[in-house]
Amino acid sequence: MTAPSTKASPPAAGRRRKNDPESVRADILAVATREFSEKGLSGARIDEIAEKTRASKRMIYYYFNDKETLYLHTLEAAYQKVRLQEAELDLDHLAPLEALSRLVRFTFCHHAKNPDFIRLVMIENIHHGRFLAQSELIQSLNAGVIDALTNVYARGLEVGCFREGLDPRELHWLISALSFFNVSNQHTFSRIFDWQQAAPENQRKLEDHVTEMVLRYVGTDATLSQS
Amino acid sequence: MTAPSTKASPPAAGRRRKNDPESVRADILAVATREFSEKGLSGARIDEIAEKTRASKRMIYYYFNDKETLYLHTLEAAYQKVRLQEAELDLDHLAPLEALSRLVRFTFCHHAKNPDFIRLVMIENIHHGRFLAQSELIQSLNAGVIDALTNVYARGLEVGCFREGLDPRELHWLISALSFFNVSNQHTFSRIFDWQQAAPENQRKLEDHVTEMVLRYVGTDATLSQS
DNA sequence: TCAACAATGTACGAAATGGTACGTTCAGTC
DNA sequence: GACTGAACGTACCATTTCGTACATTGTTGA
Repeated sequence: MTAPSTKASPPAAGRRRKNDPESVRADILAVATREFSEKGLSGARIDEIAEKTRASKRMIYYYFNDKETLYLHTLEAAYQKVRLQEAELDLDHLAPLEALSRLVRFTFCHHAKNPDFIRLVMIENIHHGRFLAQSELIQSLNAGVIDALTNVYARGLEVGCFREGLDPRELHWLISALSFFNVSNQHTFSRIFDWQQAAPENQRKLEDHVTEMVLRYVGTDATLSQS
Repeated sequence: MTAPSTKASPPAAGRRRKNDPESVRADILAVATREFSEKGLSGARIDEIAEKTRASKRMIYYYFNDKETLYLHTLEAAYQKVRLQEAELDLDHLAPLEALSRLVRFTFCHHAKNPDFIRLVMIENIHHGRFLAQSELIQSLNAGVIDALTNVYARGLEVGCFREGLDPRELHWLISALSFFNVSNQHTFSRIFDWQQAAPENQRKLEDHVTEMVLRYVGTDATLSQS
């Protein structure tokens, strides 16, 4: 996230310069991410973002044209970051059951560690996905997950440890639902049922349960002995 | 929701009157529910609520003191409505498996039919459950669900169709997660994966899958033949 | 070196927005 | 029928908030 603050032409490491557009832009985006994810599109204030930035309000309108465009860039950056991390885990060298288990645990933990991203997605849903619809970038980013799952599922079918008739997209839906809800509804759920859901021990339990749930769902009757 | 517009002392059905405080209040609350659930606490505008009401802005501040209080009442009313509907289904006369299945399907359908409620809960989570924390009313409303589940689970254990070692609260968590996500993330999920999730046939499929998932999770190895 | 353009600071404007002051009408009571 | 408090309408105020005009400084290429 912290840009190297170099420009294309003369990178020259030690040189001092005052204008540093890329780092200013990155800084604005970082602050905007925090503010939007915390308070939503209508709740976040441009002036407040400006204050928390090294730059001034003028710069926000210079690099991003208006509030909504800034929000859109924030959303795109968040999705990009996620996909980058997701690309790192390669499941092909693992046995199907392990691969699936690992994918579930990864998703669960990843969401738990990135509440900002979750909140941005919540907020985007409140806006009926109107901004996401404008972004070709995000649309193009997300094919990978389904591909990976399709792959693992097909291999599991061959080996015979998964049951037939499941749709990888629906599988992804299930994994997402459980991992997402864990973050998105933590506050209301904790308060209503007086349960410290965020506590590490409970998070570990939930991770186990979620993993088991998915494995039980895809597993054939014989498969019930993994974690 | 539509109050009978009568007052305590002389209900006298056909009588004409101009002042009708209870109905005005209810009207404001109904409009506020739509506006807040659509645009969030910061996104909703008091002036717009006032316009869409039979009453005037003055009345909003007369009955509810300020914007946040109005929002809180909106939230409370929404939870109350849910709990009322939930109280109607009695599971005690059903066999454990059927009872659980019915509870899952009920929750799934209920959430799907009440997106306003879901959105309010999303919004409340964006605000870290800060308003819910203020409301003793909501806190007190929600014991029932867990009780019902505890009951069903205990009966299932006796009969031997459920496995041991599960926590009713976590069970509720799972059911909620799947049913909630189905509504809350419909927009982003549909757009990203180009999948008409809201289409009736897909909703029916998801309902089946969610039900099966929960049953598979609680079921002992022998139990795999219900829908 | 100097023109030309990119990057940035300061101050301000117009509309939106939450909230209120003040006056009026309705409905029950003595 | 006058009185009182609840219910309601209109107009208004102060502040916030998005966005911009205008001036200034840095940077690069000829």
